[in-house]
Amino acid sequence: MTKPLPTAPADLDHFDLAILDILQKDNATPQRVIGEAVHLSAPAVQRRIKRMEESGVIEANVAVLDPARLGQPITILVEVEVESERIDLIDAAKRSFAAAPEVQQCYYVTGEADFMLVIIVASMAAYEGLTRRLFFANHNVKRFRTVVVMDRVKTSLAIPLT
Amino acid sequence: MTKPLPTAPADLDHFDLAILDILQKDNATPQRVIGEAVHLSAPAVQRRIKRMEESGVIEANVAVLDPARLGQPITILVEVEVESERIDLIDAAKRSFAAAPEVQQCYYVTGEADFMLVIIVASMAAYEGLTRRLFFANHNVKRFRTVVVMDRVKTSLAIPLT
DNA sequence: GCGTGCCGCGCAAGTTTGTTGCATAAAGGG
DNA sequence: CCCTTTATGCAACAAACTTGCGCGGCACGC
Repeated sequence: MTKPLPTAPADLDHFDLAILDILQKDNATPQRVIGEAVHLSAPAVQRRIKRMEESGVIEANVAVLDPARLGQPITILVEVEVESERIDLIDAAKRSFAAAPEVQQCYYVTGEADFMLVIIVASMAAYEGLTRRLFFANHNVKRFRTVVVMDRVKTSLAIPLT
Repeated sequence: MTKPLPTAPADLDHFDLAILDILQKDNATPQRVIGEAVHLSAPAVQRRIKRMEESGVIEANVAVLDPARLGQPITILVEVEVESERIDLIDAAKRSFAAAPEVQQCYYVTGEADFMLVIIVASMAAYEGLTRRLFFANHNVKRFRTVVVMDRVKTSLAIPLT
């Protein structure tokens, strides 16, 4: 009984939480520095990080880039409503949205709309092309509402670790 | 004239783009491995990464965590409409939303609503408390619509680097 | 057309960081 | 009460990052 299911909440103590809070702000922080911050030796920190990576608590280690500097200055939010809620059609839509690199995020939601997308594009022309491929080509898309982002006030994947 | 404004698009060649594409998937990739992938030596890769970090093309290096494993299994999207569009009140709202750790993302948008928020909470009770602090306590918030996420189909900050 | 200066490269050495073996101490179960 | 398990720190080791240096390509100007 010592092995909980992979989806079950892992048993993390306050050391782990402190380490995670540092890593989700800056994962280039040396283990020695983390160790000093949480009052643990560097090897102890290293072993905890490795365990959390293997258990999936840490999903990935990534660099966050500035879209404007990379010629993709436009962020767009899209609410998508589907025709049929048949599960296979919903799953197909999920796969379709997830596979598009311009779709940064995709949420399947309750309420009037069925999906909420966050999209990054270089131009409105590029977005128009994307709507053809993603929405007009999918006969199960009944309606979609486009909202243009004026200011990316806050964009992170950080989780509140109280 | 060699120093463009910080917001101006940096001059990135295909080496830089290839490096960034690797880093935004896994920034723990050794520079030696990156070098082999892009046909460059490790020091060359290192100097390019450093330059892109200093210029701000790389905004941050972070670990992505699994919210469910951390006792925060609920993702909520909120559309917020404000009473007055006075710029000082809008800015105050931006600061207020950005300061809340439960608010993972905040976009200032066109259209009916004024803000779109992505929120991570442990429970609906916690969300109820957050609405009090964030929306009901702010007299400029006219209306907010809560949408509950059933499936986080795709959640990343990756930018399409074609 | 030919020098000259500027960049960015690769190589190699030096430095920091990450990793592993080992002995010890605290915690839980038989 | 002892034994197993688990996590720790220290020290040695391995790997990665970082820097100095000389070389070659490219653009500019003569």
